[in-house]
Amino acid sequence: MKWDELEEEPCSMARTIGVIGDRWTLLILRECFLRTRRFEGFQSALGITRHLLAERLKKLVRLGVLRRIPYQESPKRHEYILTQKGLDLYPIMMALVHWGDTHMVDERGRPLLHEHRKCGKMFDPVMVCSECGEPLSAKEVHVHPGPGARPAPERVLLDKKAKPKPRKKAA
Amino acid sequence: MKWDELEEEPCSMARTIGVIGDRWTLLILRECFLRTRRFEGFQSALGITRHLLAERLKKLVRLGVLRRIPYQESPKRHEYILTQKGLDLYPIMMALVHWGDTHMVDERGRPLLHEHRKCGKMFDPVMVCSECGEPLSAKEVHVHPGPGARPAPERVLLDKKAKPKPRKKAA
DNA sequence: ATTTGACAGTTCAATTTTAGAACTATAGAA
DNA sequence: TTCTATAGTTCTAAAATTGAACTGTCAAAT
Repeated sequence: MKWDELEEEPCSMARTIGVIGDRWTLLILRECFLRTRRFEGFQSALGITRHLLAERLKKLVRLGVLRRIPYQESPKRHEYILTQKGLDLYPIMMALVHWGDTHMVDERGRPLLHEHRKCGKMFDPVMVCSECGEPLSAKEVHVHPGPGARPAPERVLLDKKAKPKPRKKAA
Repeated sequence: MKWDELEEEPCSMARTIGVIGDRWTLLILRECFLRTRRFEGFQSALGITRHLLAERLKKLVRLGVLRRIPYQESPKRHEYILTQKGLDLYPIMMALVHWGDTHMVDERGRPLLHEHRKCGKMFDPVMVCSECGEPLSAKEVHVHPGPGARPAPERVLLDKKAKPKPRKKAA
């Protein structure tokens, strides 16, 4: 399977993973949400190799998640800021953090707390139904093929349709 | 940076990424949520190599995200099912799908629709504040160091503390 | 005038991961 | 007895990542 085919799969999750599903991209985006904007900032915060960082930033710009804007002339310098498309990744970030807070903390407790400016309290993110407002859990959700579905209703990802494997036995 | 150090970083997101942040794991988990339970099922649905699949499943079991339970004796066979820890990944999955639905759909529209059994409607997932119930956005959230914070308040990930680089110029 | 440092990359060899394919093992069915 | 299904394991080639140095621009310091 080629990794870049993923973005064309008839599955929104596969497509999203095609954008952010590698070892470094999510970490880079985490930095973005923590207000890091510049190459050196990402590099020293993450310890990522400069080579990969340059590549990932380029990809995120190409995909419209980050915008590269000049912040000084002379030695032309740019910084990377989240587009709206990028900002919309926030629920993913919060969901990742929350799972880590719930299942991966050590005896010291949470590394970070989140305060909701509107209500002034420390909070946890909760995922609810847009229609009734109730919290969601996997078992209460039923999946239907949508207009963009392709293969069988259930098999909505990378159908490899197991070719009639020849099963060659040593003569 | 070693990839397996990630799980010990004082950052819940880094730790979560250490578990699910590689190219295949999220896809495998997606299959789990779509009720795939067996080795061959994962393999043919995803097209992942058997080698990697075995490795990833082993890792997910070791980390407590999946449980490996026998479903037949004779040729002993096992299947993989989500633990509660695994089921708790659901908000992450939904957030990924929703972002894809919002930003990566083609002209055909969404591949999948989600129905909330409780209210019977097709829905989108919305992330809200656990305290006031309002939808969350990045700019309304303020981050504070928690009890498990380690380095400077801001720098809560992979501090590489940029060693005083020698900058050797060719003689 | 020259050197040094900050910044944003690029280049390249060495290492690590992943892909692709075949092979092993067990037991029921043909 | 051979074939098939299932769940892996093993091996080599190809691709991605690491680590380290190198390039280029300009400002400030010496």
